[in-house]
Amino acid sequence: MPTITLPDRSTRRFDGPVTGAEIAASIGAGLARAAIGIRVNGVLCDLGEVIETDADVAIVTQPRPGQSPSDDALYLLRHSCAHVMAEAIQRLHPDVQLVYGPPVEQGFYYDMRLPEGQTLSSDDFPKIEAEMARIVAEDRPFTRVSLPAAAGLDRLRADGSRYKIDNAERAIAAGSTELSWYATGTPGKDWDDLCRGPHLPSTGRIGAFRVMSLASSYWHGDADSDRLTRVYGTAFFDAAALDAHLERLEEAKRRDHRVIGRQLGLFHIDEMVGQGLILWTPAGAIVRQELQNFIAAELQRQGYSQVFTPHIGKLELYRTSGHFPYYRESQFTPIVEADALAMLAREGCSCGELSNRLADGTVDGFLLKPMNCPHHIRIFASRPHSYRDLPVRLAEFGTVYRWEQSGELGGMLRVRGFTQDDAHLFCTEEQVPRELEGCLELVRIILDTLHLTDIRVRVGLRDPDSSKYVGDPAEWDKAEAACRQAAESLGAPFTEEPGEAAFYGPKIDFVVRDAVGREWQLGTVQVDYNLPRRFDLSYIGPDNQPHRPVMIHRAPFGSMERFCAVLIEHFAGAFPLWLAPEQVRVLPISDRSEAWAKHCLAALAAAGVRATGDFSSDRIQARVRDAAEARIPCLFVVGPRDEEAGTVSIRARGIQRDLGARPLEEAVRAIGEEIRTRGSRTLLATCFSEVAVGAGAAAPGKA
RNA sequence: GCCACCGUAGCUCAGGGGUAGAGCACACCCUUGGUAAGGGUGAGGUCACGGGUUCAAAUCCCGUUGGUGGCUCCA
Repeated sequence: MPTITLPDRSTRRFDGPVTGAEIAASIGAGLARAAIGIRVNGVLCDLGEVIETDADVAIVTQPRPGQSPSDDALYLLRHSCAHVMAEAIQRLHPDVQLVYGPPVEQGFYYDMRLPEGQTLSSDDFPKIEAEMARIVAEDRPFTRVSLPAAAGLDRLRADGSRYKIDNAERAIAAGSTELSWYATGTPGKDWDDLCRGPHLPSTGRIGAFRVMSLASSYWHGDADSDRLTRVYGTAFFDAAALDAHLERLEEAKRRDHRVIGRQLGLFHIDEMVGQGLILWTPAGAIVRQELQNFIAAELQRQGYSQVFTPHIGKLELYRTSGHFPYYRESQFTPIVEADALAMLAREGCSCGELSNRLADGTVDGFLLKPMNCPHHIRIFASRPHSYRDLPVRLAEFGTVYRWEQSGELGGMLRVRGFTQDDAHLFCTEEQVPRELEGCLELVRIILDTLHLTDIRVRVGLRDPDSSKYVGDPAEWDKAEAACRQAAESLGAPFTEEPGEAAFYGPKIDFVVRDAVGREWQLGTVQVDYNLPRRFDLSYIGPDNQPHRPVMIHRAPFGSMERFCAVLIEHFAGAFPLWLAPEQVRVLPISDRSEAWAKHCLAALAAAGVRATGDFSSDRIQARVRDAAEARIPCLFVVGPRDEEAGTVSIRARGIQRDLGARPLEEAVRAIGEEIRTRGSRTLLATCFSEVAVGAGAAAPGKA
C-alpha cells in the first residue's frame, strides 16, 4: 500500500505496487502523455519503474513546444538516443563492439571498438542517421531486463564483449547485485545493450537528432589502453530546438576569437615563435592597453601600489614557495647557468641526474616564473612592516609561463605564456573580510563596465574530512565566512563548493558565460596562509611582537589573454567605443571633400580619439561596407553639404542608416564623453536621443 | 603528451603522379560617387618543412612542425 508524495507535498495512496506511468495517469491524461520518466526519492528512473513502498516521486515530462526541457528530460532523451545510434551503427557495421555511451552536456556520445582496418568517417553520418530515423519511426519501447549479477556475467561472457564484461565487473565491484539490459523493443528479438538506464518509454519520443562528429578516445581514458572510436551526437525533443542548437554552434563559429582575431588583426600566434605564445598585434594591443589603463585607475583608487618584477627567478625562490619541484610538469624546464652546465657536462652528468640535482638543490638555476607571488613576497619582505602599514597591496600585470600539454592549447584561451592582472595583498587576520570585499568590488566594476552580466561565482571551501589543508581550522572558518560574505556582496548567484579550496586557503572564482553559452573561468580571489609561513613573513603588531600576515592573491581578469579572448567572443569583435582599436572612421563622399575630412580627423586627433580616414577611390557604399566589416563603432560621412554647414553625418555601428548631421565640435565632444565615461554616456544618447539605443555592442558582423 | 583529421596565394577554399586554380584582399588605370561590394588591368605560390619511392612528387610513403577536435560524467 505505497503512499506517494509528490513535489507539492500532496500524497496519493495506491492499493499495491504502482508504476510511474500509473501515477502520472492518476493525476491527469495530459501528464500521462507528457511523462517520460520519474524521480523516486531523488533517483531518476524509468517511467515503468515499479514502486512498492512509500516514496517521494516527481514526474519527468517532455517539454511543451517552445518550453525548455528539464535536465532530467534531456538526460533521458540523449541517453536513449545514444542507444538508437549504437543500434544503427551496429546494423551497418555488425562487428563493432560497443563500449560506453553516456549523455553529455551538448548531447551524447558512444565509444566503440571498430574491427581492425575499419574506420568510420563523416561520410557515414547520413547512413547512420537514416537507420536511426527508421528506429525512431518504429516507436519501439525501451524494455528493461534484469539478471542477477552472476547470471548476467554469464550472458555477457557468452556474447563475448570484453568491454561490456569489464563494465559489468566494475558495476559489481561498485556494489551492484544485478545487471540490466535495455532492448529497443522486445527482449530477445530486438537489439539490446547492457545499460544501467534509465530511458525514455519508447524510441518515438526522440523528436530530432543529429550525428555530430567523430573523435578517438581511450578505453578508461588510459592512453596505454585500447584506442576507441567515439561518435558524438545530439538530440532534442523537436526539430526547432535542434535547429536552434545548430544555429548556436554556427554563431559560436562566427564569434570564435581566433577567426575574429585574424579578421581584425588583434593577435597572432606564430609557428616560429612557438605554440601557445601570443603576439599582440597593434589593434589588439590597444584593446589590452585600454583594459589595463581601466583597471590601473581603479587600483589607484583602492590604494594599490604598482610594482614591476622580472620574468625569471632563482630556483631556490620556487623551492621556498613550493612551486618547484612540486609543479614541475606544468613548468618550462629550468635554465641552468652556462658555467654550471659546462662543469656538469665535463663530469658526464646525465639528464636524469641533472633533473634530480635541480630538484634537490645541489645544482641551482633559474625558472621562468609560473606565478608572480614569490617576487611580490620578496618585495614585501625587503623591509620591516608595522601593523600600521597594512594592508600592503602590490599589483603588477605580471607575465607567467606554464607548460600546458600541446593538445590542450587553443587560441588565446589556453596558452603557455600569459599576463595576469595580478596583485597580492598582505594584511592582518582582521583585515581579510574588508580586503576581500575590495577585491569583489573591483570585479563588479569590471563586469558591469563590460556588460558581462551573466556571471557565476564559485566559493571553494575546504573538505571537512580531509587533512590536506594547511592552517588553523579556526582561521579557515573565519576566512571561509569572509569569502561567503564577500561573494554575497557581489549580488551575483554563487555556489559553495566544499573540497574545491586550494590547500592553502579558500577561494572565490568567477565564471562567465559568453554569448553562446560556454562557461569560462576568469578571475580568482584566494586567501593564503601557506606562503607567508613558508617565507616566514611577519609584521610588528601593536603588542610590539611579530605576527604572521595573511596573503590574498587576486586577479579579477585572470589573464589578459583569456579575458580578451572572452571579450572578443562576447562582443563578436564589436568592441565598445572606448575599447575599439579604431574608434571613428572619416569617409569623404568624394575627393572634393578631402580637405574637410582631414579637418575632421585633426579635430578627432586633438580630442585624443583614435580615428582614420578612408581616402580610397571606392564608392561610398563600398567604404561604408568596409568600415562595417571592420566593426568601426562610428563613421563620419562627410560631403559638400557637411563642409558648407560645418557638420559631419554620423553612422553608428549597429544602426544601418545615416543618423543625421551634427556640428563637428558637438560630435567630437560627444565621442570624447563616451570614451571618458567608458560607455555610460554614449554618443547616441547625447546627440541622437530619439534613436533607440542598445543595438551597438552585440550585433555581430553588422553595423 | 596520446589519437583522429587537416596544412595549396595575405584570407576563404577548389584541384590533384606529367612542375597551379577561383573569389576576396593588394597594386595601377578608369569612375567624383550622400551611407553594406562600380568597371578594367596586373602582381602574387619550392602546394608547411625534411627525407624516401618513381623517368617524373604539390599529389604516394616515412619523419618533423603547426592547426582543429577529442582524451569516462559507473554498464
